[in-house]
Amino acid sequence: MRTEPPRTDEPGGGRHGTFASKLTRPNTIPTMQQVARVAGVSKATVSRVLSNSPRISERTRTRVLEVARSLNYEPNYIARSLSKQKTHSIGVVLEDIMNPFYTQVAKGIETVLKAAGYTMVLTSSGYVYEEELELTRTLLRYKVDGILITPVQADSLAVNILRGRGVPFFILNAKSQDPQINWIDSDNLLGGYMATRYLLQLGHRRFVNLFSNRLEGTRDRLEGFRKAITEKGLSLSDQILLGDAAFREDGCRLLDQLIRERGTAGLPSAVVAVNDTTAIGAMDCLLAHGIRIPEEVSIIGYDDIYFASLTRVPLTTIHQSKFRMGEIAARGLLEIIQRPEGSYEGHHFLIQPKLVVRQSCKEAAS
Amino acid sequence: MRTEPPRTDEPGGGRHGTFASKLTRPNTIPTMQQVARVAGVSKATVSRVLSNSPRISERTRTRVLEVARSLNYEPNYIARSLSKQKTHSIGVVLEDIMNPFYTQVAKGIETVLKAAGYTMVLTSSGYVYEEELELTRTLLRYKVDGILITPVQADSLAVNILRGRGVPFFILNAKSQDPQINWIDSDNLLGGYMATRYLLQLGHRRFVNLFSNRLEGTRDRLEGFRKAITEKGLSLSDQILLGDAAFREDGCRLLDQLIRERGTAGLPSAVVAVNDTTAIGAMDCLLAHGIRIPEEVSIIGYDDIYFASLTRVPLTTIHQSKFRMGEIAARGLLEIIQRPEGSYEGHHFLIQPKLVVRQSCKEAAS
DNA sequence: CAGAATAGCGCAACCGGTTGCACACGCTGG
DNA sequence: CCAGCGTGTGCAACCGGTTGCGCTATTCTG
Repeated sequence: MRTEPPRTDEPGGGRHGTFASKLTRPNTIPTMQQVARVAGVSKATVSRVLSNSPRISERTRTRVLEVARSLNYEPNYIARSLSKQKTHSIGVVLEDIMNPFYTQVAKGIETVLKAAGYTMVLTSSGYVYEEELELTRTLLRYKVDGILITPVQADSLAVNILRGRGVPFFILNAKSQDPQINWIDSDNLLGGYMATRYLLQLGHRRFVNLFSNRLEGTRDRLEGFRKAITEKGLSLSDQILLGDAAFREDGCRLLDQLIRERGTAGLPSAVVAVNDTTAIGAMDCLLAHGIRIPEEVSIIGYDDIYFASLTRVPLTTIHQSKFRMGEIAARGLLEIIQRPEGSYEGHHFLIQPKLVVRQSCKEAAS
Repeated sequence: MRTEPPRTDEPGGGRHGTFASKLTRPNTIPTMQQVARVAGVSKATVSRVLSNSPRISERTRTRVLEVARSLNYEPNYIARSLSKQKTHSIGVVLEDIMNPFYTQVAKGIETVLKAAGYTMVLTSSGYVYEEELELTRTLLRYKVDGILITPVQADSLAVNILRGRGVPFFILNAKSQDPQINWIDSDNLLGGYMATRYLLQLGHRRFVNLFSNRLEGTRDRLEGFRKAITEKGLSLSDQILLGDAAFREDGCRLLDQLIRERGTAGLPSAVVAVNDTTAIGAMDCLLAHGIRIPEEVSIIGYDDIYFASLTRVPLTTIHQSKFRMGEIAARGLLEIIQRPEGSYEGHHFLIQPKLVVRQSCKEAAS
């Protein structure tokens, strides 16, 4: 079983000579036991010295530290975690690590966690429900102290598991009905409404909506779209809803298909996209078909990702504070973890979206 | 100390009644010991059943599995890791999680690791040397089974630590002198050369080179630039080298400053950028100053990130296979880990870059 | 039907830390 | 001179798994 020679825990040698010479395997990092042996104290004392506990004489403290340094001692976080029943790590389950929106969120999270001395374990589900479930399960098996998750569906199974386990967690980019659950979300209903209203004000009456029903929050954006449309007295059945869209490829594919069916002449004058990456894909497709943006077709995105201002035609979109979203959630989670047995009131944040006008939308040709 | 009631490891109750009713704390996930008690076997047997070891009768196997399921048993990976002396996790240290180049690499890594049942612990150093060091140290304390790293500097301290510890690791996006060390890199010298030669062929003679000496690999790109320039018989001192560039903001700032100093008229006719994000920043700046691309100034990037084709002026750039790079490195690392005491030959991969012509470069006005 | 081989399971040590408690020692005060 | 106290350290249990080895009961061999 154990490949290493059995470690005799005898008090061992005298007090003189090189520290390192007293180790069985010099080039490996030593255990506390070995440090203790060399320093002539017990394992417990070494532990106390290294965790700065009081009641240690200055003499032994300096001696132990000296030995630990000279032997290149490094704490074993696995052992520490098992013993202390906490790992000082936070699991993060994002939907898509390739989407700049999420990496911005991740950056916000990372900033907070790093400052607090926590390690972030970042995973991404690729918008796949089963994957999300699997990932949270794995993170729990690794005993992370808390989880930040952007669920593919609200009140998803993953969230249920988390609630059942009593593990501290915080939902990003989605809401929950349960008031005990912490979440931070952008006001997607409002955002979807704002985007559509803006285009309505520009005189557009018929739209393509690239939506997704797989993605949480996305439904609300579509709802906002519906609200704006009906409020204006327009018929929903005149609008073209295309799904399921999440990636750049989707935007491209769906619009391509539409054009193939209806020809370029039959296109509505405006496209509302579920997020910037699909908007960018759609834009790419339109331009490839020789359709001018925004002269012939207007297009609006959602998220305001890093690259939205740099696209072929700078993208008009709905801005979300991604970095702040990550920050707030991470801070909230840490607060829950560190508060001993605090009140079980959930934190709820609804971030206001903001319209960012660039160059992809224009008045409808009358 | 322990807040929980001491667990008496007595054989405990009979064999009848609900399984769950036999637990002290029903809503928490049970330990093996508790499963064992309920199933009427020893901890060891449960362990063996769950790890599919042979020499277990079908009767006990099914019984244990049944109990484990009904109690919602979940393995504790921390305990398992401590005992087995491996965590089944791989640490990844990237330079910048916001850069699409690295997220693509990460995606490649993730794909391989997920398939192999390993968990990825993703961290990013933000191109900061000390941070990189700190992160690898932390990962080692968490006892990851191996590390994938894109070092800010080749043969950096982080790499030295890894070598010293004997932890399996693989360097991405950089080379190493030491033949024992595994690395995969793009042929940056060639890439830099290709980019410059392309512009030379288009008739350009004076360049701005947005370089970085902080970033590894980047030096080689600059070297390739130098090689192409001198090979053509041009003077290096006529070229404008601007550093230190890594982010989009850098490209913007550096060019802005140059224009302020020299005016738009004094600009060279072509810009060679260390990577796409700085190229995009530079492009943004030029366009903001009313300079037309590529009519007045040509610009070439490096990496061919996801968004390079979608920029205001689609970016001509040098393509690297990012996803494959991650895949190959991850596979290589796993091979090293799983090979018992294999040969200590290092793996070395040099990926060929590829010129991708889009629309940001044009013949020099003569 | 005796003796050997084998299948099936438990005991207990071990991984590398943390921590409650006991104990030894030196010092003070009555 | 001895009770009483505080300080500094060690002992050993514990966290939750894994696994070498040994023991018993069963099956096989001759």
